[in-house]
Amino acid sequence: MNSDLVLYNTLSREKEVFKPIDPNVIGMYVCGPTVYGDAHLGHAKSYVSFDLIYRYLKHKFPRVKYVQNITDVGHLTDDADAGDDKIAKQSRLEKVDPMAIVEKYMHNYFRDMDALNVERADIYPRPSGHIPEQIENIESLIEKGFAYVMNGSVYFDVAQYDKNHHYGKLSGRSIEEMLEGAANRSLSSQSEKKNGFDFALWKKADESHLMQWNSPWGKGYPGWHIECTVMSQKYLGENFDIHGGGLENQFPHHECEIAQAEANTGKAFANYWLHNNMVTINGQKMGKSLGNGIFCAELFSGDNFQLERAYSPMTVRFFILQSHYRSTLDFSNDALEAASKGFDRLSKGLARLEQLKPSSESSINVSDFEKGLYAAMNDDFNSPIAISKLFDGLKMIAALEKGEAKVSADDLKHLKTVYHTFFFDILGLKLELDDRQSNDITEHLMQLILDFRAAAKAEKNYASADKIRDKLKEINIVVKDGKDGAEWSYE
RNA sequence: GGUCUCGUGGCCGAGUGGCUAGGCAGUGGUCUGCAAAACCAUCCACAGCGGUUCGAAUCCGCUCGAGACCUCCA
Repeated sequence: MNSDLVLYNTLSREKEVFKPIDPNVIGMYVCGPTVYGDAHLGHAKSYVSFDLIYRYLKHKFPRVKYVQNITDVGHLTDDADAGDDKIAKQSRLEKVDPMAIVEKYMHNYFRDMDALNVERADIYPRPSGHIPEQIENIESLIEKGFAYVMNGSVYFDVAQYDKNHHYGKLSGRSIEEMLEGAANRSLSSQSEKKNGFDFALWKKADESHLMQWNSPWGKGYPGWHIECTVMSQKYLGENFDIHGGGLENQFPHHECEIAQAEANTGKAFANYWLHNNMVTINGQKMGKSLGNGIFCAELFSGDNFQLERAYSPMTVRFFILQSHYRSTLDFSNDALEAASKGFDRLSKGLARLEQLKPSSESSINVSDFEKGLYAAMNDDFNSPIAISKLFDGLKMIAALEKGEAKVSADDLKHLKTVYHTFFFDILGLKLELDDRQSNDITEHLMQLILDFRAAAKAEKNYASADKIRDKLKEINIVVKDGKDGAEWSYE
């Protein structure tokens, strides 16, 4: 339990022992969504993954300060130097203010993440609320010679930075390689920049641009990397523990964040970089152009042509956690169906655990069981292994039920604590209560029906007994005969 | 074209030099009037070809295939 947490650091491309700057408060920043559309499966995987990481860090350390941005400005739709702000584009489509788009999709984002039982971060900073900080930061970069002004825009001078730093250290690139690679591709509309790989810190806005602010360089809006550098450092300090995000943001976004921060402060930015992998659907990349995207809300309702049925939020969460955060995850009906059944069995196992009776002694080793779970989580948050251990534990529970194994009162309490800690607290799963609330009347009616059926069975009138069961099944009520009489539940 | 990652049984998905991953499905049982649930047992594997090694799915090389990034993207 006290063994070290090891995590895979993209910076070193190796697993490293996690050494916090201050063990009393861990600082973590994760790139959040740009809120111009509903949350999809990719968001679900990403934020469930970082929720797992957040929960486990909270479990191991006294406090974790978790910051996640909600991007409400600045990311363009196509070319790096032309095109339109995604949010502005959506606002024209929906014919409402850009900030109305932000409000709407931000609320939807939280709605879907809440359903997935993703815990809220401490702070959700938005770039539109940090314009002065971003301007200040850009001014500082200009002063230090790492940025230049061109026609009302400001660009980061990558070549200048690369003289004393390594631009590309996160994504394993070098400027030379990028130039070579770029030579084989057509480069367009980069006349304003000194070099093709320079990136914008501030963009001049023409009058038609919906979101713009005053700056020392005229009206404009911030570049698409500066927000994360500025907001992470504002809330976590110039040097902090963990920066997370999606793999596809490794380059250029995270690389640029590092360059901006380290040029300005002269010290290391984030110590550990964590990247989660992508989602595929039936083995295919999920993408707008392929038309195979699935929104979280569609998953929960089943309202998408690729879905055979609806899958509950916890089924989705469990499914995501059954693979490692650094692996790609393939969504398919078969895979979701398997996850649904597995989650159901594990959930029922938890209920069975509650019914166990202690003995005077134990023949099982709860500590070893617990150690296996911690070992899995300490190894770069390996939730699939942890879940497999929980399934292994089901065998132990079964043996205890059958009296083939014994457990002392203390050990039983311990075992329950371990299950609860991992199932609820760390994996962030919860039991899904049926929303068709039962009340006293249904309970009494059902008991009445089951009593009649029991009487029929006692008279070996199986035709009647089966008819009752079949008819109930038609209205989605399942009757199961057990040793101590029949039980019923909604299907 | 460049940089990087990956290829595991019917499906999903861990592991990573020698020891059963796990889930779902299948098969055979136990239980049950039957069914369901639960439990027990069990089949099916490491893309291909070379190399290193006492021993490789695991390391190295090549081939084939998939994906990410190089342009906004979780």
